[in-house]
Amino acid sequence: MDSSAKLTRRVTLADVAKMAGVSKQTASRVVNDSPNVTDETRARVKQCIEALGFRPSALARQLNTGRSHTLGIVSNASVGYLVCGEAYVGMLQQTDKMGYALLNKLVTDFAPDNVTSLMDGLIERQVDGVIWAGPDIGDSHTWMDSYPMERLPMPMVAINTRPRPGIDVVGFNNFLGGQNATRHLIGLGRKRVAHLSGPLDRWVASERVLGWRKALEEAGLGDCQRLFVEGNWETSGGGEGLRRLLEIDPKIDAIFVSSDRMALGVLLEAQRMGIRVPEDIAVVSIDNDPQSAFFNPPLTTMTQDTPAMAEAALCLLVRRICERHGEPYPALCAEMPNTSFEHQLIVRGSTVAN
Amino acid sequence: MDSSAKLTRRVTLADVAKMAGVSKQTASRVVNDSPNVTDETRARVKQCIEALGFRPSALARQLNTGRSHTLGIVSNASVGYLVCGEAYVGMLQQTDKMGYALLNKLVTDFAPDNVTSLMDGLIERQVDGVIWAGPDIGDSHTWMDSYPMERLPMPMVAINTRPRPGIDVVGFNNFLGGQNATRHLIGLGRKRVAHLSGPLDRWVASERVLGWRKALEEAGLGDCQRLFVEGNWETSGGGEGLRRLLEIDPKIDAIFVSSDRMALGVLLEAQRMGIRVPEDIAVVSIDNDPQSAFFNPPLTTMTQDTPAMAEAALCLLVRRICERHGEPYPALCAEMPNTSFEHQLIVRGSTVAN
DNA sequence: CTGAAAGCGCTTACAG
DNA sequence: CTGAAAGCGCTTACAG
Repeated sequence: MDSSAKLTRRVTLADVAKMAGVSKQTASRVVNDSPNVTDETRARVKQCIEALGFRPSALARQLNTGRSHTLGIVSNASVGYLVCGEAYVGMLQQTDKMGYALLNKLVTDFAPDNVTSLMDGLIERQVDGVIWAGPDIGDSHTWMDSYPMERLPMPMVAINTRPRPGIDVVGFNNFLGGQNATRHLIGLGRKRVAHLSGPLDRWVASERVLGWRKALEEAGLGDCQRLFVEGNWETSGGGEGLRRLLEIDPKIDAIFVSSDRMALGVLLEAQRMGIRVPEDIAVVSIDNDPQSAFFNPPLTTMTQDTPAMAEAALCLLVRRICERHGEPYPALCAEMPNTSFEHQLIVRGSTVAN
Repeated sequence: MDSSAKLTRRVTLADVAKMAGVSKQTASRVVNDSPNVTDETRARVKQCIEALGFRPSALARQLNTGRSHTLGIVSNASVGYLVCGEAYVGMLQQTDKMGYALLNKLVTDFAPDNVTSLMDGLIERQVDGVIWAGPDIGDSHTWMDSYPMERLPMPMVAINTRPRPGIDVVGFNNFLGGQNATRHLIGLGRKRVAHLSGPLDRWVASERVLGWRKALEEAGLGDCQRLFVEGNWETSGGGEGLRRLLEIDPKIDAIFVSSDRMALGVLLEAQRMGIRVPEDIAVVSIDNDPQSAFFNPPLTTMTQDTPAMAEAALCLLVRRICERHGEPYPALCAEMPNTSFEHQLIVRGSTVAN
């Protein structure tokens, strides 16, 4: 073996310049497609770039320009959450189109010290902006109240969190989602409309509960509020949830379930107990998982266009970044995006027999 | 508004040094915890760091050291695939522990030009290593044969791909997975063991087919090979798959299905057709999705420890990186990881009535 | 249209 | 134990 075993030295702009017989300047101009270079010179330099296999160092450029063209995204570990779905994929694609890369960080512990060191990591790497997609659980977001946001050297957009002054938030209107799901049941003539919720310390879950209550009140069914059980998002919680709801009132005729997975548990338990869906009990849920159309019966559910929401968050973030740097908005972000998204009802066999 | 509207200038090491009355050198030593600094000096510098809110620029450091402590991960957009699950989360956590950040890139188009520009993007950002988690579909990996790997300035580890000389691969033994799933059915005394596969251009799917065939031959059931239908991974393909298999032979008594989602389709269609599972037809599948334990009947399936696999890939990559740079392995990667993982059978009601 | 200089924020040798 | 110099690979003014 010869000395090629040693790390090959990186090809630099200086190498290109030397080979082409021009200054680094001019070489740089060609790399960056700036004008003021003879066609002839440009061609020659381009050849050298090709021949040497030159690839500009993003690091060096970043150090000069102060822009890393990298975005940080902070999410949590719960599988099935944003980062694990099409929303994340959509965001990646969009990010790529706009010339940014995406740096992923996990947040599990929301203690201020921990969050601070997490943010420090992003600051050190000089990301141009941050998307905060940690779930709003209990006091998981109180750090935002004490964190010195004004000292944050880059803009931040939060996803699906309780609104907070001074922070950009993009997300779904879960209150309305819960309200509309419940209205659907009421519109079918159901009179005892129960709710199997997600964990109540989740902001998303608690908003849906409020929406359910609101819809009940609108319809003069306020006494249904006792028909409530807190679930765990999971299939395993569905069967138990159904049984507990029936203990509260055996004559329940409809349930709004806060996740498709729990709804699957409800459907299976109902089958076991000989309860007919939707004749005896109508079931509507939220998520529209791919499998849900194939449940028995197919599940009526509220779908959320998470990719659109993710794209909106990204767009807003890039706009904030441009504002900080006094740059014009890129074409893809020309318009201020929608920041509040609505769920769409998909009616299937679990509420309307066919 | 005063001039604070302007971007606050970054606090630099020079600021710290000046305030502490030392050289940048010494300040740097304190930041990097290197010895050869008086306790007194160290304390003073640390105070200044705190007071100024100094955070070292990872960029500048990277430019000097040639190490970005960033890893690239290339994956595809298919939801449900590696990047969308606990494997990715596990990898993120592990990555973080070892002091690396993870840069995520999407690959959709496997044309050589496209792959090259994708790799260029990673090279420009000077990632220390790459995990290639694009799916092995058709000729999606032939670029590896023509790409000048020796010129790649960083090591690469591929996940779940067909073995290729000169490339590190970590993944599951899908041949064995298919074989063991089928052996389970045969061990239950089934004689007409069919297979509903994934798309055949997927390496993973085709390996499972081979495993199924092998198990049939072992048991002298070679004539079952005609009991085969190609599926699409999805729930929608399950029902159709079952019907087509029954057209081939109405007396099928067992099916090895290549995904839990398709298996759900099979179960529902069987129910509709009045076929009892497992009495008439036993069903085993691969994936162990969280919902599958709650299907009716609960699904017998092969689980794969993707987090362990992902961690192994990461560990191997970091070792390769250290080798390139002549560094010792970090403690977390002291041992050469396993590179071939096996599925584990989880027996439930769809093969064994309880 | 082209180039020499200074600088981005840090680190790596090398002196003291 | 501490520091002055040179350099990582590029870019941004400023001259010509």
